[in-house]
Formats: sequence, structure tokens, C-alpha cells
Amino acid sequence: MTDTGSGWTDERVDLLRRLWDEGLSASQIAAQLGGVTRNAVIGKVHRLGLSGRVKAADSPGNGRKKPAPREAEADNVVELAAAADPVAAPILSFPETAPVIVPQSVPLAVSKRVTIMDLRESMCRWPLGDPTSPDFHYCGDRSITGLPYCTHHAQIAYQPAAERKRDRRVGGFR
DNA sequence: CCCTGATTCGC
DNA sequence: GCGAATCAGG
Repeated sequence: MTDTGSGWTDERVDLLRRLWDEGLSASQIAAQLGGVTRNAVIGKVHRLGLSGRVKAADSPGNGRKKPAPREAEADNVVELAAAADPVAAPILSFPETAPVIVPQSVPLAVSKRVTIMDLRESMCRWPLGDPTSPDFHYCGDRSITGLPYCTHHAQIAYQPAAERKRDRRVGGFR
């Protein structure tokens, strides 16, 4: 079905160009493209003659910092989440189908109830439940560094345009 | 240890 | 052309 794996199609190269331009790291881009490693991305970037881009506002130095987005008032959670993650914003304001993603289904009894207060930079921000409900929480799994979601949810959130049109699995937003 | 991009080089 | 392995570094 279309190209799901690697293979630098025009679409993928274009996406690579835009993301690299936006300042995303090679690993972040690789995660979104899917089917490729950061090495592949870097290699391609160099072959395309795109290196040395504009410094991205990023402090990958190391250490435990990042205050984590807080100051939340339970009601604008979705907006706050989007604001905190420019990359996720376009997803939440998603056109076509899907009106504001408000996945729901997970049995609250089993959920870990990771509220926005518990969220750390390295935790998946995939929203679970109704944002207006006090039960609203986040996935909380280890997120792909730099991305707001874990590998599982990143795949759901970032579907390449090419395959997105044909593949839309929403049967339950696990 | 986490991560970053750069380079090499067999395929 | 591609990208894993490697390198050099924060």
C-alpha cells in the first residue's frame, strides 16, 4: 500500500526538508518519517546539501532541567498542550477529519492518571479522556526525545500525508 | 546516560 | 544513493 517504509519519495524528502528547516533534530525527523533511523536522515540531509541550518532553539546539553509546562487550569488543557508543543499544535488543529482529538476509551481504573502536573519533558503527552473531565490525564510513557509522544502514539499522531489518506485507524485510540 | 550532527565506507 | 557504524562532541 503506497510506500509505508523507507525510500525517499518526493513527499518524504519534502517533509524532511521542512522539518529540518524547522529545526527538528535528525532523530525527531526520523521518528516522524518512520521506517528510517536518524543516521538515514542525516545521510540524506547531507546528500541533499542541507546541513548547517539555522540554530534551533534547543539545549540538548544534558542534565536535568526543563521546568515542564505547568500552570494549567484544567479547562484549556488541549490548548495548553498544543501551545507547549508547536509540533503537536498542527495535529490538534487538524483539518480534514477528526475534530479536536479527544481520545477516550482507556479504563480509568487501570490508567496511571498522569496529570499535566506530573508530566515531564520525557513523558508522552497523548491526551486520554475528556479534557473537561477531572479524569483527564496523559499517557505518560517514555516519549521519543524531542517529541511529545511515545513511539506508539507518535505513530498515530504523525501519519505521513501519503498514507494518512488511506490509513486512519481510530477504532479506539488506545 | 541522555543526546547532537559528521563522516566513512560497504552495499 | 543509501544508511549502519563510527566518530567527536554537548
